[in-house]
Amino acid sequence: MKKQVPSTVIRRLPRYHRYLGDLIKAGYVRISSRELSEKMRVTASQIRQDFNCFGGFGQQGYGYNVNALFKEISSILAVDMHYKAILVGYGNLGNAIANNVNFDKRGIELAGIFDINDNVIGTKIRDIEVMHMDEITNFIEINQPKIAILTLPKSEAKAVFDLLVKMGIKGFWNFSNMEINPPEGISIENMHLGDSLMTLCYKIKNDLQ
Amino acid sequence: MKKQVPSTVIRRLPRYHRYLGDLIKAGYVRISSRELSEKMRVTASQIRQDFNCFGGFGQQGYGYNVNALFKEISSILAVDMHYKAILVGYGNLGNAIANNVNFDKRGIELAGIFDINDNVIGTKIRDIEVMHMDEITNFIEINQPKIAILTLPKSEAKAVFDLLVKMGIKGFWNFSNMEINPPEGISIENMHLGDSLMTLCYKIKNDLQ
DNA sequence: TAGATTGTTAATCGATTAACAATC
DNA sequence: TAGATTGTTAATCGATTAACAATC
Repeated sequence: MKKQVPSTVIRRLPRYHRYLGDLIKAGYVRISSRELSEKMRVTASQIRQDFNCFGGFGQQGYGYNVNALFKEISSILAVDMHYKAILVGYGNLGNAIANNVNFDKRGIELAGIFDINDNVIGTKIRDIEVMHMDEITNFIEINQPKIAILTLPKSEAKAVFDLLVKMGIKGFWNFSNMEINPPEGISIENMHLGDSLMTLCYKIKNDLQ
Repeated sequence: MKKQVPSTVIRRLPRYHRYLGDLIKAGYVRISSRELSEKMRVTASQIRQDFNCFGGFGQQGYGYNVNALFKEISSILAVDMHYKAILVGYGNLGNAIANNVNFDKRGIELAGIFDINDNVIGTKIRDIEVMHMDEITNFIEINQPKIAILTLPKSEAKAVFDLLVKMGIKGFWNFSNMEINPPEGISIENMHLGDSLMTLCYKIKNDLQ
């Protein structure tokens, strides 16, 4: 059993993934840790340490093959797991997420959208019909999504969360302001937009970064 | 000149702010680091260390006065600076941000919204009229906003960013996928939604948190 | 072979936790 | 005064950087 990878490393992987994707588009075949470090403004040492958490992806005297490295990182980030996701709460935030996020690129299929508002039920977004919450348990049983995107008000979020955990959803991308203490076996990523905005204000005030 | 506060501490402040706001609503007058630590699931030691970066807010034998502490943290987070913000790019992401984020609570005034699409120009959102990008320099000169929220496509983001820096904007809340290497004196908070989603997928795959 | 660059160990740095004296 | 809890120092833990031997 190999040692657990620090979460600091994990949080950097998506950024590597983006940069490597861009390098492929730009026609790069190989890249050294030094060259990548200059582009990304991190140390070459950190890059090598990070990649070595997962085993050696490079070759002495050569560097890293961009394509191979991109595939390795994609695989670590579960792109090839092809998880299905559902989105719950089709307000303007849900709408923005459904429209803006490139799910494909991350190997994710947005499989269903749910709301309780009759005005939006039946509308189509990227070929996905918005369904009524009444249909959600049936939908989950049939389609077995792993991910739920929570873009509903805090007041309704907890009840929906509990239901979805019971139905077997494993990961939650939480845009509601609900604070969750994740149960065993459940993964959560909280997007507290306001927290980020406040951090920005602190930086401005203190003339940082 | 006091020692710079670690950014790990800063990133925790908005969460303290949220919890303290809730405690006030719940009628709490005082709270000890131990009690707060149980609610927030962090160590009491960390809480005391964090607060002491800014000077002693508590009292031995008593704990912390919730109201006073909330005000101190608000002030550290520049809530009383009353920064003005503009939002650039009124697509569905811009729309969602303008509608969902509680700017007031953070002492921020969303003062103007800009786009280039004639279909949305002139519409009103929370009493703010969407203006054409042609008016942005004039608007900035008159209103002197400090913050710009970038919710426009990557392809257009760089040019707008450069213009706004020139016009005196100090902080950018960046939802575009543009990578920015911040110039001297400019603060940036990047919201790479996709990065968070990929991190979630990693956690699910590895059964974490 | 010579040059380049990784993989990996060791050194440094920073952040978290523990402990306890100070003090309300 | 006794009890509680902070502020703060010291110990531990973890993450980053530096250095260099291994090797392509």
